[in-house]
Amino acid sequence: MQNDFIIYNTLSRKKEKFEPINPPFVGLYVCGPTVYGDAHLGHARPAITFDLLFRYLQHMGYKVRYVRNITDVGHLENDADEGEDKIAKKARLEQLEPMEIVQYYSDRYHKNMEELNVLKPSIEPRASGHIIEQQQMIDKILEAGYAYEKDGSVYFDVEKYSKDYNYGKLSGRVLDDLKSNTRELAGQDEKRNPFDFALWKKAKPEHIMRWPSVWSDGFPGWHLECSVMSTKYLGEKFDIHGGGMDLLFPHHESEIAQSTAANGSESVKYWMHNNMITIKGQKMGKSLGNFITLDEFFTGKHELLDQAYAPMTVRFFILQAHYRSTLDFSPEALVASEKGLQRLLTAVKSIDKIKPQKESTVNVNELKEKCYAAINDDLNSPILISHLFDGVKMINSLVENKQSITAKDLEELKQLYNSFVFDILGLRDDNSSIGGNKLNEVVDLILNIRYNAKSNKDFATSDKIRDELQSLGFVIKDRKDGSDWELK
RNA sequence: GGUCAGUUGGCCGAGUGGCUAGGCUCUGGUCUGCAAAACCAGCUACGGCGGUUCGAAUCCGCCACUGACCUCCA
Repeated sequence: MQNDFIIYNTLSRKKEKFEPINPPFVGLYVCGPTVYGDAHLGHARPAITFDLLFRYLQHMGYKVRYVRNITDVGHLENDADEGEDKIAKKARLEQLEPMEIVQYYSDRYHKNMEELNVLKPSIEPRASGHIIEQQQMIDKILEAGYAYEKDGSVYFDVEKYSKDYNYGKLSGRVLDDLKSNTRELAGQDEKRNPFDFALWKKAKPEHIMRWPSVWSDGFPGWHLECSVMSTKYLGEKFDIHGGGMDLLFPHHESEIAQSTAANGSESVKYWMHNNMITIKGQKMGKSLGNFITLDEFFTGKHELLDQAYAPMTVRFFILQAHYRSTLDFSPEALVASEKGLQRLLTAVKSIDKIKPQKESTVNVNELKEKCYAAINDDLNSPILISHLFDGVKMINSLVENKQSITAKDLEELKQLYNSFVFDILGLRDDNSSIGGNKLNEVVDLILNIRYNAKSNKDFATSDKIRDELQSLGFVIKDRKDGSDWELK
């Protein structure tokens, strides 16, 4: 029924038709968070982008295994050799066990993801739970001759690998450029070349996150976990690997190299990368310190924010831009999303008010086809949303009987909005459930009293009720025969 | 310095060689006891300079600017 699903493959730098390796199964791997701090707006982007992908693949009927890792071993701080483990550093700072930090921030991440209505992945493996597998992969790479050991550490031999394969095929790097451009960093004397990267790193005495191995007491290198866990759960060949654009190089490039070196062939068919969220034109990121955490958005507690933003506002904000474009954050842009989302959700609710007629003067099928065409075109959610807004006008004119629709088309329309708004875009109408049924009944009761007062032209009473409710945060929307309300 | 992106109306953001998304703001209107909300309508932009073309914001060249990656980063 649907047309071809097209996705942009970073590997080919082209849009390609999506054809799973083993239909109806689809393997999807996405780089998850390093849990050493609260998730910020930037973390929401890949989560939501690939949630959209996950949801749409399922909508199309695929059986998807979605693997999103948690990096809890920690990447190396500063540089691959002399830095200390990020998690370990934080742990020492706060006098906590590393795993305590990991647990704390994992829980908070999960809470944020739930608030954003991001579906749980099928498997969420942790790097620390796959040390043995990582060591096994190092063995394979050593056996294949693409790695070397030096003083208890093991490094990937990029130059050797480049003779047989193409290191740089994903990111477009050229080894010669890397040679001349790679910064000379202190303490790199163990490596044959500065662009070699660690597969296993011997731990220093003060380094508390460590595991025994034949090479040394140490810890795995920072690209290895993804190669290992994707292979373990999705096989040596799988369909889609996603992540942020900032991981393209060196992380994903090195993943390809590791998997190829160990298995003899490439593992990923489609590479997908989401772009960055910017703030004042600059990437929002940890290193620049210009990030706003998701909790700060949800509570409004940040100097750049003058109000709280609901998780669904943040989700909608992100979906209103294409995932491969940068998205510039500003309070104004978020307010715009908040209002737009409200308008969309209100319209969806009012579909139930439409009364079917004998004929349709609106074209539901055309709308439906446009929606599928948009999502099929590399997950073009902004275009999809623009069509949904066109449909909002249609819905509103149907509610006001300016257009008519048959029962069959009406059912179709309702399904269309349910599918796209809730199932695929993953939006949620938080207002309809706020406070539970009792509150709804109480507010309705009060508004009924006000309506009676109004009918009796007792405006003093009716306005008092309205004003007091408003000061409690209710928005009162008068209709001819009563009032609607919502909690702001 | 190298590699790669981008520069769209007040703001955020799509997009295509001609038919000139969408949201928000703003303006006008409808509705209304007033207000709010809601709804309707209007607002016609594509960094600069050349070129290709009947026609370019969309293709090509040059320039300018911004950003990403090259070091942990989603």
